[in-house]
Amino acid sequence: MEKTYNPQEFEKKIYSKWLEKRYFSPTPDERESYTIVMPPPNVTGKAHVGHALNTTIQDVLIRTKRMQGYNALWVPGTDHAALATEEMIVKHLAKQNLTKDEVGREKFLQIGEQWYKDYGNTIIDQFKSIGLSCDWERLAFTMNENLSRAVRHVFVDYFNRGLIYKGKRVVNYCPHCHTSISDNENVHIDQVTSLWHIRYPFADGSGYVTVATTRPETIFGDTAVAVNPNDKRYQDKIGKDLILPLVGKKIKLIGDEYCEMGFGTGAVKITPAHDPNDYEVGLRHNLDIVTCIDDEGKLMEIAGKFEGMDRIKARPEIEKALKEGGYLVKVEKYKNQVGTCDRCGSFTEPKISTQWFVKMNDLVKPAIEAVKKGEIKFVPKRFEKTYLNWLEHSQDWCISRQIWLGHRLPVYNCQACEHTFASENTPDQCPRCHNRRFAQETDVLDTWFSSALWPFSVLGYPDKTEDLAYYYPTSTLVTAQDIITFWVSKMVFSGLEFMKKVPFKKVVINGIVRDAKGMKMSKHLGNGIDPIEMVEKYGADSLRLSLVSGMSMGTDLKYSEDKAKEAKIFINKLYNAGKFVLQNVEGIQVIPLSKLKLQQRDKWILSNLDKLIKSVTKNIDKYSLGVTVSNLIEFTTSKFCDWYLEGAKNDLYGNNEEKRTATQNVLLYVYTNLLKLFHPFIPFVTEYIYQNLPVHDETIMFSAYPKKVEVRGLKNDYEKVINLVKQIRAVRSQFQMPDNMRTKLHMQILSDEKLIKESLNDIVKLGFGTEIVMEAPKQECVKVISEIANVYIPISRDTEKEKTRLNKEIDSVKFEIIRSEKMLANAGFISKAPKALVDKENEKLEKNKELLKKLNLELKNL
RNA sequence: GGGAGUUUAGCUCAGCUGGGAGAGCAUCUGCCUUACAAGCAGAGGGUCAUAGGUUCGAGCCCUAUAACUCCCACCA
Repeated sequence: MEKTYNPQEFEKKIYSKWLEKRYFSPTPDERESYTIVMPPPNVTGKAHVGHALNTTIQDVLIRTKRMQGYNALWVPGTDHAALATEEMIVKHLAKQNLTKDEVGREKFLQIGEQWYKDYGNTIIDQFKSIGLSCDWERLAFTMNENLSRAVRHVFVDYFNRGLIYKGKRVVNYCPHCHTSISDNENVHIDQVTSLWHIRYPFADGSGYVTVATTRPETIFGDTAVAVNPNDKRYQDKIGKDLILPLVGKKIKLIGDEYCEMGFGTGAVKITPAHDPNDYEVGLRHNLDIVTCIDDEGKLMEIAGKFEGMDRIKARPEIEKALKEGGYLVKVEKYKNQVGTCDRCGSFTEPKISTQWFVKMNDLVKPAIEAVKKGEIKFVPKRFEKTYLNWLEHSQDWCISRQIWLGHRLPVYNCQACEHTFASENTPDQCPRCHNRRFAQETDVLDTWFSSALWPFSVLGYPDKTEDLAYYYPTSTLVTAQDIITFWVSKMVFSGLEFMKKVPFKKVVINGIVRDAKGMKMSKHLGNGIDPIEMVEKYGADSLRLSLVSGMSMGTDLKYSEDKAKEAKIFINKLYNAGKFVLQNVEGIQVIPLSKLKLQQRDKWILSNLDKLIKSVTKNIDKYSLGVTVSNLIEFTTSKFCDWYLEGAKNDLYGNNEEKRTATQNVLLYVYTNLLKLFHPFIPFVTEYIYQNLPVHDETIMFSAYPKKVEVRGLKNDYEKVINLVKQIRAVRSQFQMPDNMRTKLHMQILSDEKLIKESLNDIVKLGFGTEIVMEAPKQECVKVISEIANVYIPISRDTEKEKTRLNKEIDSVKFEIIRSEKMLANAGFISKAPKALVDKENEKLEKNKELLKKLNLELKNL
């Protein structure tokens, strides 16, 4: 082993070795399977800390299960993210003064394919540098031929069952990206805008109705004004004609419950083509649908002199015109939310258009049931609500996008008989009239349509592969909460629909990684931390450990570079402990623990290791990785390094052969198990050290995960020795004795004689002593009173200081006594609390009373 | 508008089906002790957001309040 911990020296080498040995690539066998499919990142993206956290969690789970003997498969993959990529390519083309249309669809798709090839490996390489043990041989990509076939297969199935239909709807449309987008991609942001109050005069000259609107530019598409039928102000006027300002045509005043009496003026203009609610109102009242904003977001011919202006920029002009015409009553400041495109940030436009939809009603029901019945469990449980709430209120899913990249709808229109049909493979004739001329739909599918199939498409669906039979359903899905609704839910109903089984049994939700101040990391703010930079500076293990420690599922975590630094400091300690172990087990004769003569110190560390193994196993099963890590770290530093290792030096350097052999074996045993428990979290350094151990398998990755310590009669008694030493140290410190000033320790044993006698060397070494003398001292001393012994430390006396110390101790003991007495005096406690607890309390009281006596006596003798 | 989360030491957070308030970092003191000065030993520091309630007993369970955060949503 190298003298200092230098992760850069070995991480890459170890990873290559793992790959070369194909450790990550299992094949179906007789063992039980444990499967995870990785939430696919955008293929052209770069890894951010969120990815690092999400994948590290998965890697911890996979590595643990692999060591526990499962056939553990983790399938990685990427998503084609059509909208984002298309946007990037369009920008790229623009630099060469080219537009999409100039390039043409076919050429554009070729560019896209090349783009995916050129930029598609960055994130994979980054993931590798984090040490992820996913099976790269099974790497999937949503645009791969087999996954695309799965998409077409599913589409055709839905289509033929009538679950996919074409319809008119008001959808969110991005005038910048030129496509409809789903509700999820339509991000509402707060804005301060104006509320325009506009008069619509009655055609018969009998006054006017004032409407309030945030969108005066849609006035050209108005085909009615609505009031609430119960509104006394307007009741008698419903049905009359109004003159539409700036346009001059007649529109009706209608009554509809949609209009709330309390809001604004109680009257609302109805623009069916540009507002989903208005569209519904329009349907109810058979209103005309007048489109006044085009796909570019520009006003159309009907807007007269405003034609060609951007809808938002036209507002002041329209306001001016309204004012001039005497229509404008007032303009108020107003706060509301407005939809923006998730990708480009432009304001989206509700737009009436023809789109393709999936009927959700029947699909959703089993997906709701699966969670309600507990076939799928969320961790933390509360996210079930998010899931259920969304599914229970879900509307039909708009799956068509008006872009070029992505899976083109496998729908064809026969040019002879106008029959519309879907086909998994390019058809050669119309199934109805056998004509050979038809046109394929030009729209492509929503990216989520392919991701919905992820858990089974990556395993070979629609073919009936061995992988699919063995590894599906997957075990655990680890993802973030923001995609529960549009990804998790869709995978569930797709899985149930096409595989007849839930796609995963557990959905584990990791939190969002924020910056040190708690702000979301974003490119825009420039507060992001590049995980790869952390890998380069501190090593992958440090990055991983820093992300997982203190983590609690579903809770956001604040992250800063300091955490990676801290993690490295800890790993350095583990590394150094490893060096110590190796130096001291050279030439070891390995003997099973049960055949060794164990000392109290050994029994103590082994019993603590046993506890650790149990708590780690339990907590990983509960996905409480943060707790697991703190347990592991706590054991390593404050149990193993601070006490066991320091005490063990006595026997390792001593000349008692039997004791040395036992200590060496325990040391190696505990440390080896510790490495194994740590391996899923910090795979590289553990593998590196493991390979240097005198006894080891080919790789730690497949070494047996610790189950328990196989020794009978393990005891914790050594804890009493530790407490005694702690007291000695505290007293020395209070009397300002520097650690390099060692003294004789005079001892008077009170109990546990065997334990103490066995531990004398440890007490001397750890208690800064030179030797222990079993007799009362003749010189001045300070007395340490512990449960098992009195220890006299030769320190020149300082009565005042000693008084202070004793009084402080007495105070705290008194406090405890009062507490116990109070509890025991409480009839309710005696009768209702568990008996063990009452007994324990009694015992404590007795012990403390005894101690108080001693302390008081001591004080008196000062 | 609906739903959810958070609130514990100066900072970041743990805290088990309710049974004596914890860790790391930071601060202060002492130590280069042969794995580690990226270290070791010791110390200080908390009305567990507020107010009620249940209980023999509440950081934990219930109710209300406040502050912050997130998700969902078609009030012009």
